[in-house]
Amino acid sequence: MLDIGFVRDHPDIVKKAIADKRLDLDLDRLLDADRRRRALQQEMDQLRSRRNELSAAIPKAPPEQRPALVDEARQVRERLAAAEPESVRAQAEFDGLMLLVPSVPAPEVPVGEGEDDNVEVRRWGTPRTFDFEPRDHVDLALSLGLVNFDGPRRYAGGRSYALVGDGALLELAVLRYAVDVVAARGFLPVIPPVMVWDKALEGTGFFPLGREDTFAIEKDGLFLTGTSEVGLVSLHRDDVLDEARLPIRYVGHSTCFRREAGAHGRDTRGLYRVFQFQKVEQVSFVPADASVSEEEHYRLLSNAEAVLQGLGIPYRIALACTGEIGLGQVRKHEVESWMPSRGKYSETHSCSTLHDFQARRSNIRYRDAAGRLRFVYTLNNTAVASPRILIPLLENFQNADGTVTIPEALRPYMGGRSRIEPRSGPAAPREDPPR
RNA sequence: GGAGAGGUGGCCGAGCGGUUGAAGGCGCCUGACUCGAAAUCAGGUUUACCCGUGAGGGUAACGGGGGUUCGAAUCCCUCCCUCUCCGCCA
Repeated sequence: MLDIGFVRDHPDIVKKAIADKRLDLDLDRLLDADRRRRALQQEMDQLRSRRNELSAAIPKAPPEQRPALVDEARQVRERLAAAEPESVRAQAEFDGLMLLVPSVPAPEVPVGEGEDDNVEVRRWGTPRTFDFEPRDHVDLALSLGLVNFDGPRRYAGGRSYALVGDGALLELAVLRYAVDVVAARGFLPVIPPVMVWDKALEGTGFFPLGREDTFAIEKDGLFLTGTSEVGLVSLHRDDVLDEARLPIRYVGHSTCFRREAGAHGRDTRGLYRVFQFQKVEQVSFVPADASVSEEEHYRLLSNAEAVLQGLGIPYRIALACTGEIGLGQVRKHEVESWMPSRGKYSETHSCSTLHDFQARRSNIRYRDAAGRLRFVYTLNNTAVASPRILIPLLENFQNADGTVTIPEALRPYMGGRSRIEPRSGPAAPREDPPR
């Protein structure tokens, strides 16, 4: 959310942001609702003022004068009641439209339509050339008994899956590894709620636009979060933080639920796009300063890079263009890991600067040195998300004999083992046939 | 899930239909006293929105929402949360 004062003073800047971000919002409608709501507020404030005067006068007035005063007060109440519906309507329209006003992209963000307009910033590592025919992650995972699709799809529908054996262990390993890397850099581990009220999703900017993408538990008025960012940011909802405590840095872990409403039929094969996954996420709260925030952005980005470099996965970083960044984002970098089966780098991380967009919606403030209350700036970035990360992990480290080498960084979390081999231990109750 | 108690300002805690943004205490800030400090005394100490260049003014807020009333922190309804006991349970 933006400051309405800023929107009033700079409608041109906001309109450009709306156009650049390819959003559908009529700013003049908002400004009109703002004018109407203020006019009505003034009118009602005056009526209330009169009502308060009368209520104070009534007990003091001599009994014979009271009926006249009570009568006027009754009239004031009626006028108030008559003005209220329109005031409520104007306020609701204003509030609803305010939730759709985007953050203004940082100056360096390229203006563009889609993925192709993102600007590559740098690459790390070299995609491996295979001297054998490499298999894709689905193939590898099935032949090594790391995943089971057939069972879950019979009781949980398409896009569901079960990680099995070393597949399950590998996911736990990579998640814990990422937590350890980021925690060692000063981030406090947090496992937040994943079932939240709509105000948490609205407060973090996912609602109202992302409603269709969210699983709901209607009976209880709860929603399943698509990222622990929601729970981590909301941790400080309505807080007034000590400036001395900033920056606050969390590394969260949660299962994430996404309906992928806009992506039906896309990437349906394998573990790339699934409804349920686990993610380790970084979230920072910093003072309201664009350059401090920018610095923090690159800190979060470098943490993600440290995770990938530790794993030895080649990646590239792209600065997302205006058409690809979300409503609240001021700046976004995508980290894309090399996936041999796709023959390209694909998104595994997303690093976002939001300035006070979330803090305004979630009412998260701090008192600055001058004693002024200010909204904090928030940022977030993935540390690692699985099973998507298993794709580059399995595909890049596969061997000609069908085994997979475990990156050294993960070995401590895998009982010291260096390879994943076909399962010789207990059989799964139901096996997908190796392809 | 059942029974009961409760949610008031940074904190504790009064108020239970009118002059209460809210007694009292604690904390914090400023001033006086002091060589300085403590103690003591005096004053101050919420936030949001609206009008105003400003000084200033208005409105709202006692968990959330709704209702009764000329007037609600106080009465009624509803939801949420906390605590105690019982039940269930990883």
